[in-house]
Amino acid sequence: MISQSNHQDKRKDILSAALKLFVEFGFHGTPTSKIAAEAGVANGTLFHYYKVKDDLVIALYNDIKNELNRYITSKTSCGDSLETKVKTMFIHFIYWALDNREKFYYIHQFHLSPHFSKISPETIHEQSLCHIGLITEGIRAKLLKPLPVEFLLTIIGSHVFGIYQYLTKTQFSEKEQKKVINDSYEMLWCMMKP
Amino acid sequence: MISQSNHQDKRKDILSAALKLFVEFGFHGTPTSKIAAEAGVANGTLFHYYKVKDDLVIALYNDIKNELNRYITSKTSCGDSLETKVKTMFIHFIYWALDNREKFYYIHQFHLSPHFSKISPETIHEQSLCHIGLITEGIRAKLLKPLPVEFLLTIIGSHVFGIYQYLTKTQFSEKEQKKVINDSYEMLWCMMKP
DNA sequence: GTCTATATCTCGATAGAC
DNA sequence: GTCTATCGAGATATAGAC
Repeated sequence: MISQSNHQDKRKDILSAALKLFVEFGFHGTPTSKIAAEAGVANGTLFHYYKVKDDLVIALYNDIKNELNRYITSKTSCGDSLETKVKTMFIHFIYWALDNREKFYYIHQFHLSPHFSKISPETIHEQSLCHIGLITEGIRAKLLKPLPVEFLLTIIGSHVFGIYQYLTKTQFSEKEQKKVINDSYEMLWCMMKP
Repeated sequence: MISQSNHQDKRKDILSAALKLFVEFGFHGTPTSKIAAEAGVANGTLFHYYKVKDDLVIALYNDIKNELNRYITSKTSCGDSLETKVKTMFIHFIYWALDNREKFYYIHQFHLSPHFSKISPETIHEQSLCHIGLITEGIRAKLLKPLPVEFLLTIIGSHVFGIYQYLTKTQFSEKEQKKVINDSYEMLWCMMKP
């Protein structure tokens, strides 16, 4: 248990060091030596946990994706109406992105890199399950336009990223930020409703 | 004139080789030696045109951006109504993206990389001028929601990228593709109108 | 599991002939 | 302007002591 805990810590240290540096300098711009240094471990240790650099890049992605999904899922209560669920999910998605900028940025950085092709379609599908369920339900309840789930999923995803981009480009007061998020939600809703 | 033409050709060869390889293997994954080989020039020649690799990365971005803007601008005629202009611009934006997948992909790959920070805000603004004008006009004419131009610009941009992603993820017949684009336009419109 | 030391390799960039 | 040849830096990954 204790040795396992130590084990876990180094792993996590390497992951967060990698996240910080990848976001700032890109995959290429960050040598494993710098990651190890930032994590406070030796170079060789990094390769003990991740046989090759790409393994680290991919593990970091899966790690973040899972964290995001766990967070989003934890925020919707079964008792809520479908509309409430959708709104809750959307709002929390945005707030998660704002509270975890590096992680959210990394997800997209990863998507736009050759590494993404190494994630199997099954894994991608699995990682979208929590969204897919809600959208499917929404269509059935005639709350959303009767369009392919994949299509709505993609559109919502890019909408969220757009809002993230806008909100992080400029410094906003909390009140302004809230207004932007509300406006965005209204817009999303107008776009999606039948 | 003739020597200038040769000059231009090598430049272009290097740029298109770089585009092809950057999109497939990433900035880091493509050594200058491979770019030179793909372009059919010697390694040293590449460095004659671009002193350092980053110069090439940036030049390629600006080149593509300008081409896209020239294309978009060329498609709107002064006589058209504002609504027609907006629709024309949107549709052609999508079609340009589909006809120039590598270029469109590269734009976003570049945006999500540390290189983007090397583009000055003035240049960025300049490169958005053709869109900004239309959006400003649209707001004034009460065709679009009275929100910050920057905000609408960002949202539209990510909407377009979302559609691009969806359309390139799967193979569609021409008819299906047209339907997706039309649906997307309707959705954009619902989202933006006051 | 973790460290130090280092092998091996590749890449970006330069020098200099043509 | 274009090429060939090459240098030097810095990268990933490994070996082996602890």
